[in-house]
Order: sequence, then C-alpha cells, then structure tokens
Amino acid sequence: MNKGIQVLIDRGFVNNCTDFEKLSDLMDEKPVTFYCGVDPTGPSLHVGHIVPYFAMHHLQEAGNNPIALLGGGTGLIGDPSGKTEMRKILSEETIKSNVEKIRAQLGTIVDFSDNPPHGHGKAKMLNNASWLRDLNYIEFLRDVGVYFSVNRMLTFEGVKQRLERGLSFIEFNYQLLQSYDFYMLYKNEGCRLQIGGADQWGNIVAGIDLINRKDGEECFGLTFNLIMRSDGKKMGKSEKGAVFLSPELYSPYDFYQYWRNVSDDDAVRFMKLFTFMDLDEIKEYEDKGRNINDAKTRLAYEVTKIVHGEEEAEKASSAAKALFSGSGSKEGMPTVTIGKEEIPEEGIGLLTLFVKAGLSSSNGEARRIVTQGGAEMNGDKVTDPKFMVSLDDFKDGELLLKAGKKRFARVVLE
RNA sequence: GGAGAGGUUCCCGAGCGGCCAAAGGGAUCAGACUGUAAAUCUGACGGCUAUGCCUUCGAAGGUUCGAAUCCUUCUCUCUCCA
Repeated sequence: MNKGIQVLIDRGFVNNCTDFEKLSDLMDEKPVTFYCGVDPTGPSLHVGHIVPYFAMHHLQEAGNNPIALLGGGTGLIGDPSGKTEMRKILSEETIKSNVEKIRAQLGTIVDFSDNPPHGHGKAKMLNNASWLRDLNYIEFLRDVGVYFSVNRMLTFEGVKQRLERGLSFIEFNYQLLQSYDFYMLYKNEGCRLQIGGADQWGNIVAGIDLINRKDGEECFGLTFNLIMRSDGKKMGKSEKGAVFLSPELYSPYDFYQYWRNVSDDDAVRFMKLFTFMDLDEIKEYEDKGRNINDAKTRLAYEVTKIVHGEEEAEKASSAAKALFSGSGSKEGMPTVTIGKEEIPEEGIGLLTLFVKAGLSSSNGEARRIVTQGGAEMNGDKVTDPKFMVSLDDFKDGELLLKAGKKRFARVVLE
C-alpha cells in the first residue's frame, strides 16, 4: 500500500475507497492532485469539519498536491446529505466573508505556502464560485444533467430520508454541482481524487461517474469515518455549542479545555486523528499503566498548537495548570477587565459580577450557582447571593471567580 | 388551485377558559462521587431591585371579571387531492 494511504489507515481515518489498489499504484507512480470541499455556511469551521483536512495534511506530506475547494458557489445551495432540514440560503456577501475566514483557518492544518518543505506536495485553494457563478442552465443540463439518473439519485440514503420530510429541487441539484466541481478540477487541475467524510460517498461517486462518462478516465474517491465521541455526542459540540476554530467564537482556553475533557476512550484515538504527532510516540500513551490524563493534556496541547499556534497553546496549558493545580501562569485564563469606577463604595453585587465576568447569563442563573454552593471567590466558597464585592476583595487588582468545578474568570481592575 | 392538520418556554412534546411561568422527556447548570473522564444519584432550570412584580404559548385584533386555551384576520409549516 502506498505510504500516504497507509498513514491514513493507520491513524484511523479511512472508511472506504473506490479502489484502494489502483489509487495506491497511482500514488506510487507520481504525486496525485486531490481535493476536498468545504461549504462556507458559517464564519468559522468547527472541530467536526476538520477531519478531512488532517487527512489532507498527511497526504500532502506524502507528496501529493491538495486542493481545498471552498464552496462559494455550492454554498448558495446547501448539501442535503445528512441534514434533516433544509439549510438556510445565505447571501452572497455572507459567503464571501465566510470564505475569507475559512481560508485562514484551513491554513493552520494544511500548508498553503508557495514553497512547502521538500518532498511535500503543493497545496492550492480554489473557490467553485469561479465556475459555478456564470454557469448557463441549458448548457449545464445538456453537458452534465444528461448523465444523471433521477432514479438512481432517489436511491441514495441521504435523499431517501429527505424525501420523507421534503426536499427542494435546489438541494436535489447539489450532487450535480459537486460532481461538476470534481469534473472541473479534473479538467483544469488534473485532479484525480476526491476525499471527504463517509456521508459524501454518494456525491463523490457521482462525480467519478461523470468524469468517467465524459472523459473515460478513472478517478478515485476516498472517504473517512465520521468521527463520533465515545459518549455518543457529536464531534465538536460542547455545552457551549460548536467548538469553533475561530478564536473570536471559541477562545483558545476553552478550545484547549474541550480536548482536555474528552472521554478516556477518545484520547488516543483523537491524537491519531487531530494531531501530527508521530504514531510511535502516540503508542506510548496507549500503555495501560500510563495516566490517561497525560494523554489528554498532551492531546489538548497539540491540537491547540496546530489551530491557535504554540503561544496560545502554552498560555492555555499554563492557565489550566494555574487553575486546576495551582502552578503556572494566569496569563491565558479567561479574563475580564472591569473599571474601578464600576464598583461603588458599598461594593458590587456578587451576582452582577458573575454576569459581568461571563460566568452566567442572568442574575437568576448566578443566584442558582451561588445558592447551590457552586461559587467561589479567590478560592473561598461564597453562598450568600447578596454578598457585596468591594475593592478590598481584589488582590493586586484582580479577583478570581469560579462557577462550578471547571469554569473560571479572572476579573482584572482597570 | 382544492381539502385537512398544525405552529407552546433551548429542542421534542402535553396542556379542562381560571388551580399555567405552563406536565413529561432531552439538553443545560449546580451538588455528591471521581481523575478537569464516563456512569450514577440529588437539586435547579423565563426575567427582575423577588413571600411580590414583569414578559412568554406564530402575528395582530376581539369576546370575557379572566385566555396558551373561544372568535376574526394575517402569516408560516406539513399532509392529502387535482
């Protein structure tokens, strides 16, 4: 087996391939150009989206040339696969701005530089809006539509499910457009392989068929397992909502904590998928005698480093140490600044302060936390919801609030 | 185009004209147990300057001492027929 593919298999990515052997041979023969699409439906990717891009990273390291295809055009429609409801149709401006942001986020996982290290493939980022934008409907029907059998499309699992709830024509067309993307990339870039999540199998195969019928050359599809957490929750969903890559939407500290708190069973599995750590090194963590928490801190550090950079990873890990085990620096802690003038003579209500610090969304919720014994201030439990915090409570101009076991806020006076 | 069903608090979902801030479940939050894990148990779960007050049951009107519950119009969704 080709070493690029083997790495993906060993790390637990691979779900299925249209033809392992032929693809392997092709990769052995020469670098293969391959692609994976993202739909810019939001301003940030989240953890559930990035598996194929880690795979992309490994294939690039093995010398193949990745194309990340931003769905600036298809995003206007929305893929019905796996969705039980119709997706919102986004405005063009929104999609444009999303595309820019996602471009930056992908850059942390895949190397899009002009001069990648020796032996690595060269990556490109394209936007399918450039060919879908001005597509002529009649021509498209004649050139592409003829090759699709509605009967066959109706048999796809994703479509079947949607038929029960309703599927609009616009979404039904998604597969044609995605197939067309593959065709265009094949034509213009010599792209021979499309990778994606297991839910993309149908769409990928449709693209391969299209190319085959129009051109006769064989292309390939490689899909990855849909990653579930062992607690059954969806990957990338936390109590706080989706775990976004964008630091504005999900702070590096919380991002680190997300990985720090994965289930025991997931720690090593995720190391293989979401870090670039060497497999031999990961193996050490599989040792039963080893404290599982070591694996989790390492996992959290490594993933944070990839997505937010080494400095943020250090800060997050140091803050975690400071909060949970009393060493390390406060710098990376979730911090809120508050003006001195906001605190009157008689002090500011503890509940108000909790809300200001972002630890609760309303006074009522803060009250609950306090009365149920979940609140701490500078390490001391506070159970009186009427407690007033005065300037004297700030040590060196800061105050550490804790809500529950894991949520902290450092309040700094300004 | 015609007929029917329906829009309830984050989600699903119950709801007799007063006892409804609205059953139940899920999610979430807190506590206990732990390892910043899982599972389990307990409690909380619209907002507030809080034994009361305010805002919620698709929208706007109306009937009534009183409506999520009745009437009218509008709107959106779904199902069936042609």
